[in-house]
Amino acid sequence: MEIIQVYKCLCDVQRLRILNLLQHGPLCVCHLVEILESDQVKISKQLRYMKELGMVEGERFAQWMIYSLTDAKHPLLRENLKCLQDCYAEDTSFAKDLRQRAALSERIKAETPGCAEAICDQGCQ
Amino acid sequence: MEIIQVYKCLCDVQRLRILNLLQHGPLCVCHLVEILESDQVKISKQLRYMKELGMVEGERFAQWMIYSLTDAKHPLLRENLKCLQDCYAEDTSFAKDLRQRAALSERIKAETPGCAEAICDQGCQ
DNA sequence: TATGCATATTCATATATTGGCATATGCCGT
DNA sequence: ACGGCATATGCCAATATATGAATATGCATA
Repeated sequence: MEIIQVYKCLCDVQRLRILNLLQHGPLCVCHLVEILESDQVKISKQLRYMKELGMVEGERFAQWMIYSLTDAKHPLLRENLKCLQDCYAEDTSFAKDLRQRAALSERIKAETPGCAEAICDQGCQ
Repeated sequence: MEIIQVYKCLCDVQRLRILNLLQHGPLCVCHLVEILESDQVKISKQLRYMKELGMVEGERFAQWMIYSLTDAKHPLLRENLKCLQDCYAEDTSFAKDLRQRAALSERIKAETPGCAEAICDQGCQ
């Protein structure tokens, strides 16, 4: 994963939000769609782009694709997410997204346990 | 200066090198052309792009345009340049550029004192 | 095998960014 | 006003990225 690819991934708000979410554990596309209040095709395309940049990878569990960071420990990525979290939280709606994520994962556990399990197989906290 | 603009500026090696150089003080276009081993039009266009993003600003001194960082203390920018310097110095040829910069500024003082003075008026160290 | 759900892909179009080449502008010294 | 130097701009083609609508794929379950 090269420097430039990292920055290319960082220079879009939606991608920033995805990175922030994935830093706290893997997610399936439908979670992302709901949290980002976007639509499936857009998110799918962002994920493809991010995958081409080498930033995320996806694994299929049943009908769900679970995405996670390729290298959550990449110094440049970590530093930036940390910095954004510390200094620009509102601009990026990082905190709001994480709150939504928590609420959502409760709901998912009840409504689609399969999806919840798949994510946990991939290392959810 | 917004987050996204900062990252847009960071996602090109040539722009990274320019930011690194400007962080150590203002420079004129001809310096940049020489250090980056590029040509005048390319550098001029990069500078315009960076100016539109709000990252640099230029001031004219006689026939020279002296460029400097708009906000050298911007946390996101500082953090990133620091991180790149610490962890990815070779990838970006930051150190080499700075060495070249030093050598160059000696030569400029001798050959085109006007340009050297202009830069110093703008706050060179 | 037919159906439904989650996700990906294709196509067409719009916009952004990059690069090369030629030319224009601004300022200086004569 | 003229020539030279430093810098910027305009134009055009190439490539990259983004967006919307329609459609295709993969998997599960009945």
